[in-house]
Amino acid sequence: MEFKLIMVDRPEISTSEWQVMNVVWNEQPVTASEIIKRLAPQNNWTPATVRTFLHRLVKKGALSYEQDGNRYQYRAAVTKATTIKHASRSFLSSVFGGESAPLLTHFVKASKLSPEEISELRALLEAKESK
Amino acid sequence: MEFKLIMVDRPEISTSEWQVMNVVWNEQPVTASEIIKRLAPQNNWTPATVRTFLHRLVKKGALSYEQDGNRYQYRAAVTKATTIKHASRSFLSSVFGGESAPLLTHFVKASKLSPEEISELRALLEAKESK
DNA sequence: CTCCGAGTATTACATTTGTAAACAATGCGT
DNA sequence: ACGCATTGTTTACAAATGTAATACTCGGAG
Repeated sequence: MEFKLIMVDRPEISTSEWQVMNVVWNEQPVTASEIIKRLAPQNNWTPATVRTFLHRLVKKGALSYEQDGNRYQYRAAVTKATTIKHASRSFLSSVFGGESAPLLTHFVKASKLSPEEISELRALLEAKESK
Repeated sequence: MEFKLIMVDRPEISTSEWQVMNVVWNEQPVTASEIIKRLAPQNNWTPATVRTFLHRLVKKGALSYEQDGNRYQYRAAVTKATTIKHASRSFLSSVFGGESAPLLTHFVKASKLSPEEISELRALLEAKESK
């Protein structure tokens, strides 16, 4: 018998699901109705729709939960950092052909940034340069 | 009779389709077989698969073509700039909750940049700051 | 003028996503 | 103890996406 260690890259998280994940990362542990309260109105989602997303996220291994009475307390099962890393990599690769500099240029040009944010970014770049 | 001017936002371009678009933007006007030559090998796509993408992109209004003998010469029907703008906006919004600064921070940290690229970005930020 | 091959168009089918209703389980108030 | 309101589970269905085979068409070689 032979075993292999393979890297199964988790299924992608869709844009709707990202909204759910963002709420969970901010407020975990959190119940379904809490999430519904946060997201349903601005998206015109029925509660059932949000619950579908929760279900799918659990199936994808992005969320976990623990029972608490008759309800669930949801928690993220993946960190925001690694999830962002994956999504960013794939966005960078498909939209900008993997070239970071054009991406950064684009977003610098397209974003309005506070003076503080600007100097923070400049500092970051400076650090990178001298390293 | 009443008419309305509405803004139909073009259907999203999928990640596979982005690859096709990138080739077209670089080499337009370009034939299907040229695109196939560029993309099929590294993606393990059959020619038929690439042609499906071409078809869908035409239907989505992202590509146009003109007949040339028995083949088509494809051209982009949307500019790279506006397409990137849309994709970037939606990525920013779903993954980073619309906050540009964290996005920029993330990509600055995650990217390796040449010294030239770094100083160019710093210059861009500087300009933004003083404006 | 006919046939072939390259090219395009149509059809296929599984999976994912958006969107939600229907169904089932269960804890709480009376 | 019981029924209902709340929460979770299952099922539904259309559109988009990944992936490709098949069918059709037409221009150029013979």
